[in-house]
Amino acid sequence: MTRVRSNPPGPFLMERSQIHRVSIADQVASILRQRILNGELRPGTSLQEVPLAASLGVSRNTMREATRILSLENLLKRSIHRGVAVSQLSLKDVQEIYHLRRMLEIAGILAAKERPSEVLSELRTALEGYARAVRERDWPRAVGFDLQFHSLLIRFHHNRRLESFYQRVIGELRMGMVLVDRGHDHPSALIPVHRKIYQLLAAGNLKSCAAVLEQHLDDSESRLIRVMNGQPPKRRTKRTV
Amino acid sequence: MTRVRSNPPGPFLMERSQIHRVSIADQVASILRQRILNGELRPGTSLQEVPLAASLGVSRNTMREATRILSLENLLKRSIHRGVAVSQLSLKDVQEIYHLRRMLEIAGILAAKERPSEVLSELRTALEGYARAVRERDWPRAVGFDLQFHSLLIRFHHNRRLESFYQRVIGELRMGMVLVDRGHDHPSALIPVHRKIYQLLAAGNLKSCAAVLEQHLDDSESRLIRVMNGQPPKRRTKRTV
DNA sequence: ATCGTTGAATTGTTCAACACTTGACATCGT
DNA sequence: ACGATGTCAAGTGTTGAACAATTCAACGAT
Repeated sequence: MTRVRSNPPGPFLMERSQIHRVSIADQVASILRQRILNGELRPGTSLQEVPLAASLGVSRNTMREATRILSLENLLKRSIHRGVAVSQLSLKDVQEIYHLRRMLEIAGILAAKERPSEVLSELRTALEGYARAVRERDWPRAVGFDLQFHSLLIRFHHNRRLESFYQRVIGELRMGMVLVDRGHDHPSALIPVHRKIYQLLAAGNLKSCAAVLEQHLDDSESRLIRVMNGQPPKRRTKRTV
Repeated sequence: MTRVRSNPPGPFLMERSQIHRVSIADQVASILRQRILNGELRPGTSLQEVPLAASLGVSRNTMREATRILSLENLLKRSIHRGVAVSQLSLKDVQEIYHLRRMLEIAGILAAKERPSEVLSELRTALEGYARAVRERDWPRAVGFDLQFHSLLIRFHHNRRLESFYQRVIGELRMGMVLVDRGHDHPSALIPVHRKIYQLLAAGNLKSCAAVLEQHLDDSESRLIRVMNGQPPKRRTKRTV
């Protein structure tokens, strides 16, 4: 739907200029990233270059570039002469990541002296997306929206480097969260908490908002760690793998 | 500064093992990184794959992997079908980086409830290294020690991801700092400030230390920005490029 | 059972080729 | 002169095949 006006030297060069203009290696990296973040490729899975490259119809060299990209994002782990495998989050990793979440998200809230309507709108979108995904039992998508909501809080720092770093870190966490048992515990319990955070934020009640957020992060961390330790919070003791 | 994973065992592996245990692409990336951070490759310089690969005795594919690594570190900028060039820091970049420095270094100080002697020792090493480099008029090395001192403050967060992120960010800044006019202004003026920061830190006087550090960062930023704006702080008006 | 040895499989690296894009130069029409 | 268009060399993006180096497991000798 290119809306072309009667404008002379215009904006319609942009379209392809940024979309079709990514190298195949980047595209392959995006595809693999998506598969990891959606839980289709589980941590520990080892990837072999030749079959993987063939399955995507690219050359081995291109596939190597793609895996190089993802290994620099910590989504893949490369052991020399032993191949690449999907990274596995350790308990220490999770604690480290939650340390960062507390530090950066809370500081983000407290720095939100002004709250652009655009960000608030994206927060609402993530809120609704999460609710819908939970309703539809789409766990990977729900996790995506959950973490998307939190990632948006980093926007208030107005720092692109920090945003991109945080995006990568949240990606690591997402990789670990999508594969906890989908019925781990009430995913819908998050909805009112997130809504509360949004309301306090939108109202400019930053201190209270930060307090609620901190509690929420603590809960989230201990819940995840409990699951990773092998004991599902409350429900069944289903064994995967 | 390539961090090597577990390095407990061998002493005499250095020669081959340390070097050979890393892919050639990584080695090439390290070499180029070093050249950029030392100012041998100035921002804006465009790099051509074939001659560069030939000059280092590696294949074009390997060189591409190396430039891919560095472009993900923001040291090189890749424009599709136009080649790679050494990145150029804008004023906005500098402000963004100093925003991060204030946020992370100060928080690091304030988190230093315990101060392992190992870190203190490394801080002293950086301190002395800086003084020696200034004495020897080795500006790139001085910048390296200066920023090394500050990077060490991030250790107190005890967060590997944060450390590695900060290392990259500081790398970007270093790239920009090494090529300011070497006689920009009294590089030796930093010595007492750094020493003061070290002393307050070692004494556990964290609040005062953070205050001095904040002032130091403010000074450092405004000095760098003044230079980048074309007006050297005091001395000659030498024009580069 | 322990320790080398062998060998297949896989990754690391190189090389040469081709497709595609870019930027500069030449050409053309006006 | 001047701008639009065409041409072309240079450089990057990508491929496929080859070889070197390394791992890992099976095997066999002691």
